[in-house]
Amino acid sequence: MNDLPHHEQAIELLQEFGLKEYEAKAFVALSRLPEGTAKEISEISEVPRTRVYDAVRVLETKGLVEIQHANPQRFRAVSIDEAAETLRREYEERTDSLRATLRKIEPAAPTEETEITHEVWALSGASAITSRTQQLVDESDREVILVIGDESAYPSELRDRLQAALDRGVSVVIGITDPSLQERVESDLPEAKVFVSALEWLSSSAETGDETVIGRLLLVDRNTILVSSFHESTGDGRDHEQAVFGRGFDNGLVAIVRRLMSTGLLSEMNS
Amino acid sequence: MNDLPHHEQAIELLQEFGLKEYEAKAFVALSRLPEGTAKEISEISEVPRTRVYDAVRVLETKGLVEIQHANPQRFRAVSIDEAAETLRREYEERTDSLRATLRKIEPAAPTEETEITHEVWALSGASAITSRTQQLVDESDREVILVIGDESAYPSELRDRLQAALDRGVSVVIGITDPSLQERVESDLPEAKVFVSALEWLSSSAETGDETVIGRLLLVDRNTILVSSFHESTGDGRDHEQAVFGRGFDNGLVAIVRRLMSTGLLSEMNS
DNA sequence: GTGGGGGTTCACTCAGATAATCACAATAAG
DNA sequence: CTTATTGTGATTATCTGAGTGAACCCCCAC
Repeated sequence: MNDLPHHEQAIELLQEFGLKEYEAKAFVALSRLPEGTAKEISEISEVPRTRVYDAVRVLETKGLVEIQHANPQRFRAVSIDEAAETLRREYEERTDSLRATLRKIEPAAPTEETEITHEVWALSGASAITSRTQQLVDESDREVILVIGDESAYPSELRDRLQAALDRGVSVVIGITDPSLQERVESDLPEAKVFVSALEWLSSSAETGDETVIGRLLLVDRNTILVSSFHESTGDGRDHEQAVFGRGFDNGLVAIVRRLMSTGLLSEMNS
Repeated sequence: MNDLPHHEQAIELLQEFGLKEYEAKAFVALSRLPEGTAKEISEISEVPRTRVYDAVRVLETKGLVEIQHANPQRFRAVSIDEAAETLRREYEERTDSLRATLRKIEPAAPTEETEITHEVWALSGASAITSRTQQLVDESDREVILVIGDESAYPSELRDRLQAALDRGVSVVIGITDPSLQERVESDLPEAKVFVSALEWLSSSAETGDETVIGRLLLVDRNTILVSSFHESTGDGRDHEQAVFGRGFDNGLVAIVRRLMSTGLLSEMNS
């Protein structure tokens, strides 16, 4: 994914956790030593010696290093697992706290009502799209049609949600482009209708020349649609998933996909 | 804990997740509306209208808002649970990634060996101290003596670690200053020796005048010691836990505490 | 077609945070 | 006592992000 030296990569990761450059560098340096003095840290980390002290002190308050008060002072990084666990806990608590706080503010002054007919929304990020997918499956009433174009679009949590839908009598139809996935899905959800192919118009993009590949396609109760795609062409090699989300039976997008799906599925099911 | 208006508090929390001020404000504003335009967001969030667009676009790439491409554009925040879940997942992945990356760099150039006799280390933060406590319990061979001075020092995970220690034949002695905790610990760990009081010299700090109160005290195999305390006096009302950690049978600190504990415990057990 | 107004994007300034360097005090060793 | 090393504090440079305004675009009215 990334071809930087490992310690450089670790520094970047640590900065994503809110550490400053010097703090991240100092921690990585300490992770490479059983223990070290300010001088040693400075030498292998490019952090000016006089700034090591501040950095390490901050790290200590965050629970990432220990300090031995001697002369010269000695510093030691906590174990990798301790560090990861400490950070994980920190952010776990923050999400809980955030969730609670957000709940308290929801009530807001409604400006005005607008009647909505063709709502089509864009959202992005695999994680957000996964959440939305699960939520839509959860609220399904009668029918779920799901096309999985990429393995990443079928996390294990989704299986349980689909099973729950089946259990309450929802019809579940699943289309898969990758045959290797078929077995897994069929054994996961024996009650669902699973089929492969007939979806070339989805995956084959060679002749059209566009680099967009469909990730998932979800149609719930013929009423609500979610389509996600990966845009390989857009520069950075990251796998950034984007999606559109539409609701309303008479929504243009929903109508198109409904038509597309039903014809595509019918021809497949008849064969 | 905090007496700010809830939305202010939410903004601060979001910034701790790496969001910029405008991004955090825009998200909170959107959380208060079913949906909104740039103008509406600007009005209730103090974000300059012309910058709402950047902010929201960033939020979209992070999976926190959806965009409706119309004129004017409409924005909508994902549900609270979706947002919290997205952020949680994000940082979960980062900790995993960090853990993996750190493992790859451990090997470093050893500068020189120093023989250590009296190592005493300082570390801080409840989370880090909890991690260390558990690790020490896990590595115990023969005996664990634990004094719990504050309820926060006895998280549920610790019970399992202590039970595991008991199961492998380690002698576990637990001292508690708060009687209300005694029952819980005794039912949690019937095989452990639990006692109260006889520890006034730990908790009562009235006459000494110092504001330090002991949080936990752990002695493992008469060899390794961890003492944590809360410093109420140090200005900010935060409950910042600090600890010292010593290892080595002939370590001065370890020796002192070993003596202190054995006399204290003996008198108690004889009574 | 032409003019006006709202919506959107872009470019720029300024301030605060943070990286980088230096000067000096404290301490230990010789 | 001298000197090298450790630790603290102050100072400067650099950069990011907040704040502001100008320009562009599109739709609609005239």
